[in-house]
Amino acid sequence: MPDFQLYNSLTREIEPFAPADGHTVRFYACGPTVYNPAHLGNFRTFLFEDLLRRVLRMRGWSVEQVMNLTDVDDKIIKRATEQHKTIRQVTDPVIVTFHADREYLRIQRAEHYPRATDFIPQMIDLVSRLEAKGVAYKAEDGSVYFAIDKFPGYGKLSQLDTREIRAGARVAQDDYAKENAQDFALWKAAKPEDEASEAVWDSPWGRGRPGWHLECSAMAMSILGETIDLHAGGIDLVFPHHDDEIAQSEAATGKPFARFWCHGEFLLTDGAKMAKRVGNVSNVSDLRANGVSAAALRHFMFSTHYRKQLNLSGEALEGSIEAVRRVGDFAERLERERGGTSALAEAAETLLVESTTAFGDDLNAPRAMGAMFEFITAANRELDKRGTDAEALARAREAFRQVNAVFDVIPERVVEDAALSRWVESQLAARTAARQRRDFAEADAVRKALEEKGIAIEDSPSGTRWKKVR
RNA sequence: GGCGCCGUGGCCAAGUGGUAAGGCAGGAGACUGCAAAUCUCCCAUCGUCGGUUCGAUUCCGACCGGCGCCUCCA
Repeated sequence: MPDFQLYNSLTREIEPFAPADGHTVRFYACGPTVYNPAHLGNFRTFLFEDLLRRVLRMRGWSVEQVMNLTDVDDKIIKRATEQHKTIRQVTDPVIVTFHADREYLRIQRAEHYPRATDFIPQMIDLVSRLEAKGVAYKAEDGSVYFAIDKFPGYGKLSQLDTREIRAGARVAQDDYAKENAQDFALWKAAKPEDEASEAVWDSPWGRGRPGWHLECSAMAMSILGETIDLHAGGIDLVFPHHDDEIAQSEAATGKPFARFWCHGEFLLTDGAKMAKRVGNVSNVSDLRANGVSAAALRHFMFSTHYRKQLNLSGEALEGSIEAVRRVGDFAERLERERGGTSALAEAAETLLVESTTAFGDDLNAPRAMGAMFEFITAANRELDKRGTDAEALARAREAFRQVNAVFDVIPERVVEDAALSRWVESQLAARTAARQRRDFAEADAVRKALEEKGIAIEDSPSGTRWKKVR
């Protein structure tokens, strides 16, 4: 196996990666805050993590992945308060939607989807440990904060130590209770609206709720262990979220929290970060309504390296729709064929080498995608020669299967209902008869009628094939 | 103000110190009754200006343009 390298945000270098124990990658991915359906920007990150997961497995490692569901935070409480609901009543349906969208996009299921509210005891325990070590303190406002100046190296991930905070710039307003403006909340004292929406728990520091960063440390460590192999998320989480996770985890255990940190870049729309507050979000349901298949979206997302910003545009999406159509047609052809040539086997070997190398080079999906399309062209060319080498064909199928096991970009076949299928077959029989008596006007009329129903047909020496195109 | 990223053909995009993968779109041809699919061929000198070098898209500098983080955020 060639090297497998990943960019590590912690060192800002590309480094060889392997799980610490040699075979299971302990992988934590920051998941969604479930107060609203996740938008495509969120899903770009989840898709990047899906790609990473699949590549790790392709390398022969097993993966134990945790993706948290943040089901208690300011926005959730705000929504619950507005709707006179409990936070659970707000988050439950959103979680259902999240999984539906996730499955639609063919994002593999992680091993664990812990909800923050199910790990309150573990979080309280973590805060207690920090308090015992003298790095957490209870302030006058009743909340517990992490004292960043008690943790040497605070901000090492974002290189906070090398930068200055702009004087008078956007520093939170409610800081007066804290010893240091950048100290962050571990445990927030309860407010009336927290009680009303059932977002409070008893703790040694009084009733309250966990701070945002706390859940990830607590859940990652209790499920995966105190030092995990890989921690991933969107680039905006580097600071403060991930820096704070590092601080609270490492201050408690004295051990490195994560060996590798990987961050995916943003999805932009109209040249700006896709975000709810910018008002340029679109989600999976918008996509489905516009006829963009999961395969096409995956192709689109994987057409750019994960550490590069990607602009969502109709034109680019159109390109992906067409590209993926080609992949789908090829996949069907590969199943249909009976034999190949020695050059086909060589192309398969090239595909395997090229794609493995590309994936191993910091997840260079665009390059692997290029290799796949080069293979498709070469294979189509060889298949046109009507070879009889069954072994070569088997190798081509296997190589293609392996690469697609990572990309998963074959468009779903539109479900054909039996009645439609019978109707199409009868039309095609009539058309074939017309063609045989060289009544092409009739044959073309049939084709036109089928097209109006969204059925495209292709004549070939072995008969006429058809498919639903819309 | 601090930190960081990016700028390759109409659109998307990989890449290397020695004259630019791939996809979409477009053009020409083969195949086809016609289409479609498929195949073949064609289509860029890499933001600008300097510098280093035998040679730079690739290294350095400046500039221009775009984006992000520094506050909740994938």
